[in-house]
Amino acid sequence: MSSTHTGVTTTPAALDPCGRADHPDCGIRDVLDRIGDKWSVLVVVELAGGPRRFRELQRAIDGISQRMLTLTVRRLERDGLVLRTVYPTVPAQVDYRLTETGAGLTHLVKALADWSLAHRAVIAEARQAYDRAHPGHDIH
Amino acid sequence: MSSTHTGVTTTPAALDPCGRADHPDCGIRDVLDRIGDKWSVLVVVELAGGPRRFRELQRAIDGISQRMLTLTVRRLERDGLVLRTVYPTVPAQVDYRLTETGAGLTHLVKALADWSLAHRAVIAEARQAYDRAHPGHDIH
DNA sequence: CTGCATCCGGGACGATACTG
DNA sequence: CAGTATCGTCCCGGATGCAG
Repeated sequence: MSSTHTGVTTTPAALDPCGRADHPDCGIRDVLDRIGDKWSVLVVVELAGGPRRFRELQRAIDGISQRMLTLTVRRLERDGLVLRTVYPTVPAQVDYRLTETGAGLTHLVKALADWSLAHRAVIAEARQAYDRAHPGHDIH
Repeated sequence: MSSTHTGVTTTPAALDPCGRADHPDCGIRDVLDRIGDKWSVLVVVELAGGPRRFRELQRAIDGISQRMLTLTVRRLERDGLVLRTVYPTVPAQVDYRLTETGAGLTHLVKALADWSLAHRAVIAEARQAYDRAHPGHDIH
């Protein structure tokens, strides 16, 4: 419990994304821990186009392993963002689709993608400029 | 940016949030690789409240180590999202503030936070339900 | 105060093999 | 097709110490 929050830095109410200066986290960490991993967002993006089967997902998402797809899709299901349906056919057939909650995420992802595309060039430029100005200064 | 921001899922053939079915990534990975780490977003959130000094940031962001704050802020600077200003005082004084580009991120973060708060309860419930239905089935 | 260097552990992730 | 199990690697991130 972080009850001792010594001296809150004065924050203009208009700028604080969460509206509470004493709690800068404001739940962002929650979302990030949930979909901030390597694959979740890509799965959501793919499912935004409609239901997909396991193999379809794997083929659509370049580079993902079976293991990670399983884990990712399982976690999304657990969080109620994805609905998993098993058809008792032979061989087994499973499809995944976004739930209501998961579909809501699509808009955010869309916004993220838009922002990314809009600033990709500027950021790349900034990067090159930085690297030019800081030679041998490796950040990671 | 004339794109339908609602009812995306109903689209039969062309479907993904980026408007190109052959490229499901659409740059989302870019954003995530950049701010999807453990601390970047929190730094952005804090800086959304105005310029901060190094120590202020560290105090504001609960749990971050000096090392990670340095790395995070450095990467943000490199990407042109944060501006770093050094004042030649003694001892050294540095402040960080969002650039135009970085400030734009604030809105996205806000949306993320809103979504998180709005669905936190539902997700937690879904989780418990899942765990109840799948005892011993550890996802992680 | 503001940082960088170093060591180190744990978890995320990939590759592979096997099952139903 | 749709997973599960196991193993190994990599790197993120924490702790600590030192420097300008």
